[in-house]
Amino acid sequence: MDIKPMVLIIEDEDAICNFISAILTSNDYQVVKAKTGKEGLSLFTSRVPDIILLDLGLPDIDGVEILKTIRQWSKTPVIVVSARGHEREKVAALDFGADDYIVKPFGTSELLARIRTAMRHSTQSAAAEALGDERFTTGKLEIDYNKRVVYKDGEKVHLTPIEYKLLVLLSRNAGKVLTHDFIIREIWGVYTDESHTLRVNMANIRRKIEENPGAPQYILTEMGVGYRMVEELDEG
Amino acid sequence: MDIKPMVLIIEDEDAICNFISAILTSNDYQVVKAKTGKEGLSLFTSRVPDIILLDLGLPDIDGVEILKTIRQWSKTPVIVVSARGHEREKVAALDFGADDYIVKPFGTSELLARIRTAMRHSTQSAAAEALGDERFTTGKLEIDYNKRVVYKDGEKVHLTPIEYKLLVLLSRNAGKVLTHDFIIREIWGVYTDESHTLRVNMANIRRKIEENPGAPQYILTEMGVGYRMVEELDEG
DNA sequence: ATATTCTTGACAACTTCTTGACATGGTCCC
DNA sequence: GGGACCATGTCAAGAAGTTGTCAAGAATAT
Repeated sequence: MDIKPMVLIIEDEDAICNFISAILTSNDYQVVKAKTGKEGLSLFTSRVPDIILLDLGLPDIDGVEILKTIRQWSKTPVIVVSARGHEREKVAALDFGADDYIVKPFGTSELLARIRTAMRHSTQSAAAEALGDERFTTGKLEIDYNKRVVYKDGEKVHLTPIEYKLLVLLSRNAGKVLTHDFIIREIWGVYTDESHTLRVNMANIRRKIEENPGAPQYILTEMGVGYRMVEELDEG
Repeated sequence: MDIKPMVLIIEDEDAICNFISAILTSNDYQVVKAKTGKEGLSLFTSRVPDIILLDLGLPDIDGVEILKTIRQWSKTPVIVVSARGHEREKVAALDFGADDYIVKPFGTSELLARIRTAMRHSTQSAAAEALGDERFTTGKLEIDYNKRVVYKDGEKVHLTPIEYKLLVLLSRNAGKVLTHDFIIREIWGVYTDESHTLRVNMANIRRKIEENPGAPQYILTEMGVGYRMVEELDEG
């Protein structure tokens, strides 16, 4: 059996700190506590923990700054602990290289699961990303991502750039509902209200690829939510 | 893996405390007793129980306050013990995140059943969340959170946006009682009196997912309190 | 300049949400 | 047990909100 992994907790509130510490020690982790950002950084360099739990609401240094400092020279996994509602800070932390986040309140098993996951990620070097399939088919519709060509019933279909981008987005996520906002962010980048444009584009795509655009079989509308491309055609 | 689960009892009356304690120890639970709210909170952080039984009629701190404090950082299941007639307090506690309630006087099997349910609920949902499990199943009902699709008996069920949101809320908290107010706040945001609308929506969901909407098996009504989704179909 | 593509506007078609009236069912008290 | 009372469930209709379509104007590329 391995040596106990060491966890550094950077957290100013005693109650939470003790709570986490109690959970971890009874689950075979070694715990080091820091009550301020300064102390945390110094303990980080002196003790070299395997993983860090970092509260974002520290009194002395902004949590994101601590993270940046750590990331300057180390890849040690950092799990950010944030209060509900502080979404912005949380996202910023992830942007700067936090590995995961956990929102207060959390449960024992949730905390342990996240720590396990983060540790696993760090030991396993980044696995190669699976290469995407180069082709997509449903019913009489076929997309060749390589050639950037779409066939309907064997015949080439002409799509404009946005139309193609949309179709690829949908097909790469076939079976899944994509929300309007998500689609718009993916296609147009920053979010501006392009919902109407999106609707028109959808209509145009459907006119080109659907047998009967009024009753689409490939791209379905999920009212109030978004669109979904079907994976397989089966129903009558 | 079965270490005895630890139960923290926060209860000032000796008789009840001993009664509960006796039941639990003879059923393979570890018991920690606190006679005041203060003591309860400190034992909570130091011992990290798996579940808490919280009496609402404590001498020093209001029970709901204790619950709030706990809920600031932890999701440890809390079962509220209330005296008959103190409906308001009970509902308030559930609003603030208590998992279940039990009304004095109660029987041995009732107590044990509630504890089992709460424990199952906490380990299941927490781990599922942390691991990004995107699925929920009970009986013939299945929810695929990723695809945003609900199946009944293998067949796709169409739900409107509000209906889906409601079902997700209930299923993510399966086993737990959700009060009307809590549900309304979660779904409609600020609280306005949507209780009637909520009832209509519930009826519509039940019509779609229940075998027999008149005698629901998935979404149960807790009279005067709220709704609860069952986790597993087994007991008679 | 011309052809293509993208965006915008007006309106029609449709789905979902809310509301009110009434039915049902459980609880408490006499 | 009967009846009043309250909480919950059901149904239907109108209001509100979403999506689809067509067509014309703006932007872009060639």
